[in-house]
Formats: sequence, structure tokens, C-alpha cells
Amino acid sequence: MNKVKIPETTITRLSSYLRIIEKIKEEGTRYTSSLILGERVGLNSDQVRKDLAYFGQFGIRGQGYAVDNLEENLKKILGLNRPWRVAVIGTGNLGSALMAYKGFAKRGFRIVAAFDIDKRKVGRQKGTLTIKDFRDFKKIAETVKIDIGIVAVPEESAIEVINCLTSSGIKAILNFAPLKVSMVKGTKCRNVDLSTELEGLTYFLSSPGI
Amino acid sequence: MNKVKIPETTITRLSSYLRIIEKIKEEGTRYTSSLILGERVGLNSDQVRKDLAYFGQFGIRGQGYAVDNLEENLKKILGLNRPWRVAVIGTGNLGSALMAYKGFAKRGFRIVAAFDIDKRKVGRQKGTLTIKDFRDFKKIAETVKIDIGIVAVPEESAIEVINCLTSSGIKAILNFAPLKVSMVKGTKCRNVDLSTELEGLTYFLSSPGI
DNA sequence: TAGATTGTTAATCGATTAACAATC
DNA sequence: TAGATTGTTAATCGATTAACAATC
Repeated sequence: MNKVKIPETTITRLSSYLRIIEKIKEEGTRYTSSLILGERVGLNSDQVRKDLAYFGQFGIRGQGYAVDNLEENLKKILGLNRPWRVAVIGTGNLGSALMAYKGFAKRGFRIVAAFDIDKRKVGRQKGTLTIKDFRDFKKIAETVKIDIGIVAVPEESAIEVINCLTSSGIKAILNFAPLKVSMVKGTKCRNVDLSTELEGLTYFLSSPGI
Repeated sequence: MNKVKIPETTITRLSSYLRIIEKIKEEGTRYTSSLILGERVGLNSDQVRKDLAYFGQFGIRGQGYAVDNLEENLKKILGLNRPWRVAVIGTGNLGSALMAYKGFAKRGFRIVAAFDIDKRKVGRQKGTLTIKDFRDFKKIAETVKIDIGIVAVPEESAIEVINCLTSSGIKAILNFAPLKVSMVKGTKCRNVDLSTELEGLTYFLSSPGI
């Protein structure tokens, strides 16, 4: 049905809209407009309306957008209306920073497992989790359900880790290792920007239809 | 003279070209072509030639590109032909991960100072550096020359830190805090993606002419 | 020379901006 | 009703791809 291709750029802007709409909600405002939204995101109102229109009609002519309603719809589009189970691979400084990052929990990403290849780290406690041996990843992933793998290992081990993840039936990979990853098989793989509150993450979590 | 506007997308691709040309050099190859380059970066050869042509004529018709020469030119364009002095602000897990990241040194980014706002951390040793109080940043920046500030603080303190940095005559800011920063004054400020080996960094280090 | 590959101009494609009828 | 703001179509802008003369 929806035969119009949605621009990649539109997808990446959706999470900005969500972030702002949540702020607007916190401020106690019930209705907003494409003009206000655009101002706060740094785009013009045409762009905002166009982007949203790709996914449906969320506004009321002459009135604007109901904050609650738009928030809900954006979350649904972005696949953030249900929790996701996340495994972090690599428990060095970067992995630790990501595990401590509050934005994940706030968005419904539950870190359910931590892995490392360094045998000296395996078995240690990391917050509430026990670090597991990455060599056992596939086996563990069969029992512990994991939707997303976050790669926070050095460049050297990144390819090996990513290959293992893609063959483990995981839904998405967030690669924070310093290398470019190309799309693999059916799995969408995207390099992620820590600094933009994980915009884009949501992209490859979204339904394959998008 | 160079009146043609260079696309933003071209700029971000330059560091990919450099990364690949360096690999090709390591492999011992002396000459390469837009076809090979494109293949390894994941673009077609037209794009590669077009991108490079914005900055000059680096190839020889019928022959291709001399690896050494192209490397040198790319480095010059990206501003990587001279060392940059970097200060890291925030010495938590993320800051530590960045300080340990070998890619910086490899590219000529020297971390010359580390700052924190947490008084309990100030004075402690971090590698070869003593953590300094961020409140003294401006004063310290007057004597210790700093080109680039890397922001690795939590969201709460990010704006304050960035404001301070922009008013300190720094050349560039790399923001790894989870928020979007808009351009400020003359300073170019860009959100940076850890996972792509700091593509883009080089962008706002490059001469203002670009 | 013939084959290869560049640099550059032209054609296509996609995304943004402008404009406006629909409608609250 | 009059003013406001949406959803959508048309116009513009910019970036990618195709094509090819120049030339090693």
C-alpha cells in the first residue's frame, strides 16, 4: 500500500521529533504545531509536516498536534513502544560507559547481558550482571532472549564479534567500534552515533516495511 | 577562485578515502585507481573522482593515482598534516575510553590535558596527565595551547561545558555528550560519531575556506 | 599506437522548500 | 465566521550517476 519510499533522512529525524515532543510534554503543553516543533528541532515547518505525513495523519487542521497522541505515534513508528533486550559486548571503558548510560533505560532498552573475550574479565560482576564469555554467545543467546547487540570492543576484534552476532539471529547491531560495517545479509547494521542519543538505532529496530 | 560549493557529503567521505589509501599503502601498492578506491569504500568510481576533483587534480589520466601523493593531499585537505592539541573534558568511563583510543594518536591528535568538574577527581592522575578543575579551563587554556576540546560529560553539564569552550577561543569541539549541539558563533560545532573513526572531526578542523 | 583512466560536463535522481486547498 | 494550521502537490535545489573528451 504505502508505496512511497520514505527518505533515510526522514527516518533519522523522527527521533529528534520524539525527543522534543517529550520535552514539550514535560513542560505541560497539550497541543503543539509543526512550526513550534520545527523551531525546536532546527527545521522549517514544511519539513516537519512532510516527514510526519509519510506515516499517517497525526494532526488536526487548524489546531496542530496533540502532544500525547504524537508522542505515542512516534514511539510506535520507532519501535519504542515495547522493551528491547540488549547485550553489550566488550566491558572496557566504552562498554562501561554505554552500560551506565541512562538514555537506554529511559527508552526501554534493557541491558540483560554483558560479554567479554578477555578470560580474566569473564565471571566478574558488572553492576547487576556477571560478565560472560563471548565464546559462549550463541549458546547463551538460545536461552536468554537478546534483541540487540551493542559492540564496544577494540577495532581488532570487531569484525569477529559482528560476524558472530549476525549469525545468531539477532535483530540489530549497534556498532561503536571504530570501523565501518557494511550491511550483512538480512540484518541491518548501522554505525551509531553516541552523541545523538542513539538516533538511528531506532531505524533498524523499526519494522522491515519501513 | 574555487567558487563551486563542496557538498557536505563529499567532505565526510574524504576520511574514508584516506583510511583506505593508508591501507593500500600498507599493502605495498604504489598506484591505485578510482575504481579500486570506490570498490573498497563502497562507492562507484564516478563519485570518487568527483569528490577528489573538488580539491584539485591528484591523478594521472590513463594511470590512476599515486598512493603516496594522494595520501599526502588528503591529509593536507583534512588538516591532518600537522599535530593538534586536544583537551578531554570529563574523565568518566566515556572520557577514559576516548583517552585510551589509539586512533587519536595515530592521526596526530595529542591529548595534552584532562578536565573534570568533580572536585574529588581533580588532582588525580590519569595516565600521564593530572586531572584539572574544569572551572580553571579558561585560565589554563591561556598558557597551555589547546586546539580541540572533546566533551565527554553527562547530558546535564554538557551545555555549560560547551558554552565555556566556545568562549575560550578553541578551534573545534567534539561533542560526545548525548545531546545535539547547534552551531555557535563562528565556531563550527558538530556531533561526532565514535564509530566512524572520527570522520567529520576533520571537517571542522579544515581551513575555513572549505 | 591501443587500452586505460582521469577530470568534467550533462542527465538523472532524490530531498527540501514553497504554495495552497482542505478544514478545524 | 475568520484565523490558523494541516496534508499534499508542485517547484526548486542539491547530490549522484552517466557519459565522454582529454591524455597518459
